[in-house]
Amino acid sequence: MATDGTFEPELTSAWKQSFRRKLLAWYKQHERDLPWRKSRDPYRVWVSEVMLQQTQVATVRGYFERFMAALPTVHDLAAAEEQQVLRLWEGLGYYRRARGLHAAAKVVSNELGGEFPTSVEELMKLPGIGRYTAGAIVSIAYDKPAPILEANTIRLLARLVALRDDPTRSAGQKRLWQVAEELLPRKEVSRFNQALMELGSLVCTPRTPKCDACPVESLCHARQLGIVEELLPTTKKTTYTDLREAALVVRRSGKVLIRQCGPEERWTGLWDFPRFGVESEGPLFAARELESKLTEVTGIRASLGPLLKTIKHGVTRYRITLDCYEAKHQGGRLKSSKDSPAVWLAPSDLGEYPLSTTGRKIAKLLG
DNA sequence: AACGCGGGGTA
DNA sequence: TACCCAGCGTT
Repeated sequence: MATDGTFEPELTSAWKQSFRRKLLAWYKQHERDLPWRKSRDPYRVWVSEVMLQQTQVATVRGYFERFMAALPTVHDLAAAEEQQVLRLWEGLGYYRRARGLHAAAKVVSNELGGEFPTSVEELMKLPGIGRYTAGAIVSIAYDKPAPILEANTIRLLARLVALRDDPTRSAGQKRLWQVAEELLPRKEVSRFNQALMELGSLVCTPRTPKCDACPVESLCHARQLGIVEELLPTTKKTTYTDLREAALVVRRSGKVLIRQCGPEERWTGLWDFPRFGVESEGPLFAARELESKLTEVTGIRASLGPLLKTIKHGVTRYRITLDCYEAKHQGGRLKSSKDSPAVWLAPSDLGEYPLSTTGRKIAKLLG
């Protein structure tokens, strides 16, 4: 019986054994050559898992290789400037991950002598490591029998046991963690967990899963019941909020002004051109408003010039229309502090700073 | 037990 | 645009 009382067949020992055998045999033939699979160094596993949080494999690949080349050990990461870490993360999104990774590296390097915790419980005390990432690290790096549950395995396991509950809600999640635990082999846990994700990713896909090519088709309860397509999780539609903002390219003798985003704003820790919400209607009023806000935030007085470009940018539930203006420096003394740094920079030096997505787009416009 | 995160890529 | 992604931290 499932937790909600609906019928859900028990997983017999023979069924589980058969599943493990078939899955591992399939993985032997279909394992992708991914850069984080070159070794089981826990540092590499950890970095890759954090990068892969809510981020697709294809996106992470290049970032991972560049990151490992620049910071090959946890000590290198711990000793690095946050600016460098963010620069390596630029474009990957969810930048809190990069700051958490950096903070956790300092703990491991300085307080744990470079030795990663080997238990799920201890790993979860580090910032940015939740139940999935902790389970992934101990199973993949140490072959310890810890279950994992993420996008691929949620889908795979939900179909495998024909889960009645919504797999995104807590009752369904609880059941799936239990299944993930129950299926674990005693040996080869590292390969087993990676094989689960690989199968979910390559065969048990969200739409039109390739059941004909699935090594465990004969064991799949959803397949037997003919309800594979019906088990798709219900997607809740997001309601977007439109925002209007403006960014200023303030020029002073060949240099431009950028500032670092603070903890209360989007792209915390990254740098950006001075950027403000626009409340006024009409370009004339907006000009006065922006000049005034620029002085308020940076201490710099400037006169608004022509519109450089309008950038449409979506981020989480916001849809931003960003007007980018040229602005000519008039005077004032730059306010720059530890809390709120700002610098004048030659456009050619913008590559050395981690910029927000829109900041990078503007930087490219400047040539 | 949900839900926001001030992401980003893709069909 | 909608949908998806090797989730986490917070309320």
